[in-house]
Amino acid sequence: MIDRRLLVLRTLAEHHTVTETADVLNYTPSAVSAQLRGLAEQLGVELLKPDGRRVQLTPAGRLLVARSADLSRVWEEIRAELAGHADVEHSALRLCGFSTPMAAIMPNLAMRLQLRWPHLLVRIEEANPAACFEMLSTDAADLAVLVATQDVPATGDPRFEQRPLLDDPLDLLVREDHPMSSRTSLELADLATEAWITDRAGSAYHQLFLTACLAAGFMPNVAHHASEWDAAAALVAVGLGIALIPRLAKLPAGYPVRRVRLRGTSAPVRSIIVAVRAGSGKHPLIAEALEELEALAREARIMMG
Amino acid sequence: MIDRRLLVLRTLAEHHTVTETADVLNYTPSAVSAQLRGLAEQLGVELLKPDGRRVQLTPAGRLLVARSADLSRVWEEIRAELAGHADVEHSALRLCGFSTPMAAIMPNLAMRLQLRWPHLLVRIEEANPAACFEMLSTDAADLAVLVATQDVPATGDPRFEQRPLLDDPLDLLVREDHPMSSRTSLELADLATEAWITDRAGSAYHQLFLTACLAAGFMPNVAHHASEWDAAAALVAVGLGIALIPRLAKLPAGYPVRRVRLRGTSAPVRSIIVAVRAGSGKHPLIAEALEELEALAREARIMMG
DNA sequence: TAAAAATACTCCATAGGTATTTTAT
DNA sequence: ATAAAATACCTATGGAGTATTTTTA
Repeated sequence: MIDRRLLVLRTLAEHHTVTETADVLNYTPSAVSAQLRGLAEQLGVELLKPDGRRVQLTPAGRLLVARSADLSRVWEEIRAELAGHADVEHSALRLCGFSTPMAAIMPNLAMRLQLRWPHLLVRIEEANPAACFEMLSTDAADLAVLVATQDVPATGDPRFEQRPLLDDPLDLLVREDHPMSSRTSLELADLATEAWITDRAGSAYHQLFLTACLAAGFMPNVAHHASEWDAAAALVAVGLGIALIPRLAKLPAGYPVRRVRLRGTSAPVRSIIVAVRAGSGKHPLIAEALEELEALAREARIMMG
Repeated sequence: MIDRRLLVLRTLAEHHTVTETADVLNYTPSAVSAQLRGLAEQLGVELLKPDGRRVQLTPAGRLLVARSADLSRVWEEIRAELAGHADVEHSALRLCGFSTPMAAIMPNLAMRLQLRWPHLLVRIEEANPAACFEMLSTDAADLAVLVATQDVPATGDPRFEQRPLLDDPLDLLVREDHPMSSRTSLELADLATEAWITDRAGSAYHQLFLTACLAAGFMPNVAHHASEWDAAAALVAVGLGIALIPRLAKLPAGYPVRRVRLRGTSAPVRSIIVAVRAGSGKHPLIAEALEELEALAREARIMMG
């Protein structure tokens, strides 16, 4: 409803190059180039200027990017209000998510929504945090539930409404016969000399893990790398090391491992957040989904103790 | 920038029929029909329903019409801010107006704007009040100066920003040898038995004239009808009656007529207003034009005494 | 039967893609 | 030499028009 070229411009503002913008939007660079040229011409303003072999937004371009978020917000509000008159029952809701919440929360959410509106089409897609927000931006998804990482836009970003949903603490995962397995609670600092299993460097989880260890006063001895919780648990099970694992993450039964809660100031926690497009929060489907999420979060908090 | 179909819907809301909407927007009825069908389909909402051989907006349609004014306002604000970065000098400003202000104000305004920005393209178009607002709506004009009539949208209409610019009192026009010509000031009620010259019934001017006479306690005896001030003055000059004429209206020299001011509560006044699209008031060109208009109005008030 | 809206179709303008050129690293 | 952006040119989708049908006053 709002000129697609504004979305192109906003995407360029984020990705800085015409080529990458085209990639993200499934255009060719020439289409992006032409669109932006046309937009600038129509507005009678220079929107971007060459910068080496790249382009750069002019002040006018940045202004347009900033203000166009208001346009989108108003349009989302209108869409949400209109949805009150529409046949919500037979429309669709597109969810996306990342990491643990994907398995621990999304299926329950989808089930409850289907229970409430049997004919509603619920689509779920897994995508990394950056992709989730991209999908919200480009109207490819309506709601995202994910672990907060540094890829998440600032809380004040006018394009989205974000709110914390649930804190997911990391527990220690040790083999049953590990000396620490009998402890009901211990501090991270007690484990400074252990061999650790974690994700490979660069991942959000690794970042969190490392930060927590450093806060606890030690540089962890990382013995092995695994990106799936299942794989990590398997390594722990055979005694190759210990790991931190989110309380929400389910593990296959049968591994001779035990979860032990951490306490103390450096006990790491992953924040699970929910995000929607700014202005869309009043959409009846989205509002209902947000409420169900709150309910699920309450239940999860009780389950997790 | 904002989907043209929203403008189509808003126009339909005002004109009530697909055919007239098509007329106003220079479309064919089938195009309008197709656009609205596509819009409703895309939004998943019924926007209009058949009503006899007409159509009628649904509540959802009315909601969309109402809220889309916000979208337009935001976009106008953005355009205005962008214009601060643009080459104002070589852009264009489109003025429209109606009736006396057209001759008394617009030329001066255009001249001053040209003086300030020699390369600015100023276009002026005369149109009746309804057409003026139509032109603002469809972005065919940027600023309108006109006499307030019942065709002017309500002050609260979210699509426009209107403000009173100047009061233009109506003076009595009599032949030089008329008994009243020597009076420096008289009341309308003193003229209850005169033969009057006015515009034909239905015109805004006639309406104002009649209301004023009735407020003064008499039903005027209308002897002749003339729609141009010049023609009315000619009739007065030969003694066929007397007339009311706006103080701003210039008359050709040479007529043996005299203007006499009216006083008292029923002395009729035409309110001259200026209107722009909501949100566009901060556009540098438009802001400058508004300022110049205020200056012209001050000068006119001094001239008129 | 006349007038308004909707449909079926036809056509063209324009958005987007392909191939190429330009420019800077 | 390579990578990014812009340009020239071509293609195809969708928006608008014409002709026709449907519906109601």
